[in-house]
Amino acid sequence: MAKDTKEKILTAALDLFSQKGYEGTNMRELSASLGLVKSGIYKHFESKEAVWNELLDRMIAYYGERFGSAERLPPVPDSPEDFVSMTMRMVNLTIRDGQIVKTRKVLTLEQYRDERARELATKHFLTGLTEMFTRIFSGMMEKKLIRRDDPEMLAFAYTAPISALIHLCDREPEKTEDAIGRIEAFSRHFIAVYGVKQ
Amino acid sequence: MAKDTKEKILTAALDLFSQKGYEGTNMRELSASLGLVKSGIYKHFESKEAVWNELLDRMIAYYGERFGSAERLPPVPDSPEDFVSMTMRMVNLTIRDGQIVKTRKVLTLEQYRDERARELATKHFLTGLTEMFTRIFSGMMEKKLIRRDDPEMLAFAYTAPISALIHLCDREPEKTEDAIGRIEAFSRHFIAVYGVKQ
DNA sequence: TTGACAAGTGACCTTTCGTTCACTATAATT
DNA sequence: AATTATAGTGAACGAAAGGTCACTTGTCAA
Repeated sequence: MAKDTKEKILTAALDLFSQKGYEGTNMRELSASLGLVKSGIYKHFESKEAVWNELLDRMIAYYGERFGSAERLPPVPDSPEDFVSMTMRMVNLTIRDGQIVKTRKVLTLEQYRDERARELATKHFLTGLTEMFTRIFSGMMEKKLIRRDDPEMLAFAYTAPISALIHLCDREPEKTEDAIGRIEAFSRHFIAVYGVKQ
Repeated sequence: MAKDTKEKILTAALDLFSQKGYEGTNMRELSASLGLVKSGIYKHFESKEAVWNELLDRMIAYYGERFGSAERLPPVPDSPEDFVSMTMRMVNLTIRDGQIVKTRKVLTLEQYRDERARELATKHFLTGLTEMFTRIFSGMMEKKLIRRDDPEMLAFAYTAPISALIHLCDREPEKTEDAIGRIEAFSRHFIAVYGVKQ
């Protein structure tokens, strides 16, 4: 029961912090959301800040495991249609996966207050996606699916608009379906512009 | 002195809220930053929330005046070089103007808590820029500076990456010079890709 | 000069915050 | 069976929060 409760606290903390921010969340609701009494948390964590720090540790570790390693790269697509559908699979995952959504939100809220959150935010929102697609575009250039160009520039030009619409979904979930449609339209536009006419 | 103090409170509130968020700011530091004692604020505002609401009113009104009207549109550029330099003027303004930076930051921090902040955030971060550049690209298509295409798609593809780098500057100001260089490089890339070869 | 009113002060109020502590219940170890 | 460590309880704490109020100060119209 011990380890279990600690995990539950972290899960509940991610949930609350991502909605109301670190400062806006108090230990009473955090414990209450687990059916615990507030002092119970202090059997597992030294302080509120310790909860936050361990949560951040987990987020950083999770990001490293999931997106940080080159082996985790999706395969280079073989066709424009393949490229679009790979994009949409990734987008759907990142928009529908509650934990990832909450992670983005909490990083958004705490990025100016906590330096580690700031760093992870930049990875999540900008550099991580760009690096990933730099490799993908390099591969696609070798396969002559897209014209030769600076793959990093293309990756940035491709991922930033998608990232903007993902943020829109985080902020206004009722616009999710519309945003997904716009991402697909953008993806097709992009491959039409940069794709090599066979 | 009366109106003056009220304005000063709002200025200080924007400053603090944009750094530490609404919940993270307290009335004591807000008043102290003005050389006032905390109860003094209550001569000008009913409550902390009233300060927040009036600040948001101002931000919404300011946005409407400054970016909301069609007359405020920058002129359609006459050349690729003109297009890049117009972009850079706008970018420099929005990155260096303290009030605009603070506005973006506070909207970032409060977007999940306050519905009006959420709406204004979407305008600031996404739709406002897109609408503006949709008109600019329409004009540039008529002038045959860029190829005929969906101007809204182009506007989105152009502004979202720039917006992403502006956010990066808000989050990590030490990267500002680098980000500005990348924006200019992206702008040149974009006009090279979509521009009509004369 | 005086009266009136807005602006600013400082003590104080209530509530809520994070945290502590003596305690009980439980389950594993000796 | 006795012991011991662990998880959870509930009352209490001091600090800090937002807010109130009687009061003083300063300005300006009458």
